[in-house]
Amino acid sequence: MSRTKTQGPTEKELAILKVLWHKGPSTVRQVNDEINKRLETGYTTTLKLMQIMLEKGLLVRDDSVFKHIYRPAISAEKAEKQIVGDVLEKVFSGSSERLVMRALSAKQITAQELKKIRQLLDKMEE
Amino acid sequence: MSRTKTQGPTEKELAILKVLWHKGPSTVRQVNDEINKRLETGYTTTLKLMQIMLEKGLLVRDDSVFKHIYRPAISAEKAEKQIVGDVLEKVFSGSSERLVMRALSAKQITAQELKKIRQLLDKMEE
DNA sequence: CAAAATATACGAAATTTTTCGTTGACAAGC
DNA sequence: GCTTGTCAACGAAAAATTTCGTATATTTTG
Repeated sequence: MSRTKTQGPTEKELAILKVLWHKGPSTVRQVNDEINKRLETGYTTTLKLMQIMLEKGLLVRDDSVFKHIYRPAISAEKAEKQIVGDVLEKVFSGSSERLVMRALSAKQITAQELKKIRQLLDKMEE
Repeated sequence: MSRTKTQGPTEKELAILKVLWHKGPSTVRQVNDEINKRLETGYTTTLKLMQIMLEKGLLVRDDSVFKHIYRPAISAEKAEKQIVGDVLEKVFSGSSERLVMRALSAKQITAQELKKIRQLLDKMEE
């Protein structure tokens, strides 16, 4: 077993985007430090990834300062939707119902989360 | 943009598993024909993948006959749960609610699907 | 202003995943 | 039984992703 591809960002790219979405505009050092809380990654590795992401248009940066500041070029909403949409197609052949079913069984869900999901469904109804 | 990794089967591996789950035990030829309905893939490519999957324990086979018969070694339920669980962690930091939200917005959902999801939630309640 | 620390750029290597060419084995039809 | 076609095995190449070493530039410190 190993990987399931999507058309979205790669795993490492996603990790970088998540830091930027959560922490806001950051330097490579800040992103790398954050990532290293969970997984050891060399500074130049993160730097290279972010340079590649810049080329791909996943990030934008301010390089008018010595320590370049990077920002995401796509929203969390768009990226997440794309990733989920891809899994929906590739794994569940488009069946949202089956995807939701697996999502609910993949992890013990709290009563509060269940309530929020119901509220979401109510909104969808309109 | 390109990929989001999981610990589950790779994209091609998943495509093969889906054929076997859906069509039942099959030869490489049958799997390859099925896959080629959607994406051109050489016979030897599919063969190699299936041999690798055999080594990984994703498939089992009957090679007592000339045309080897392959079967999935893991259930759709287990694999799907693993893939979704991985996305849940890597993309949504464990928030089922946010995953479901994106799943519902990724594709126009039918009233019928919505109803079925509600029934699922009712079952979860217990 | 020199030394040390921290940055970026770049290319190459290491990994992982996917693809395919070739070879030899088996089988079916003639 | 020979020819022709299909098959599995295998290794290597291609493609995609991730990692890192080194060189060079800028800033900070003393």
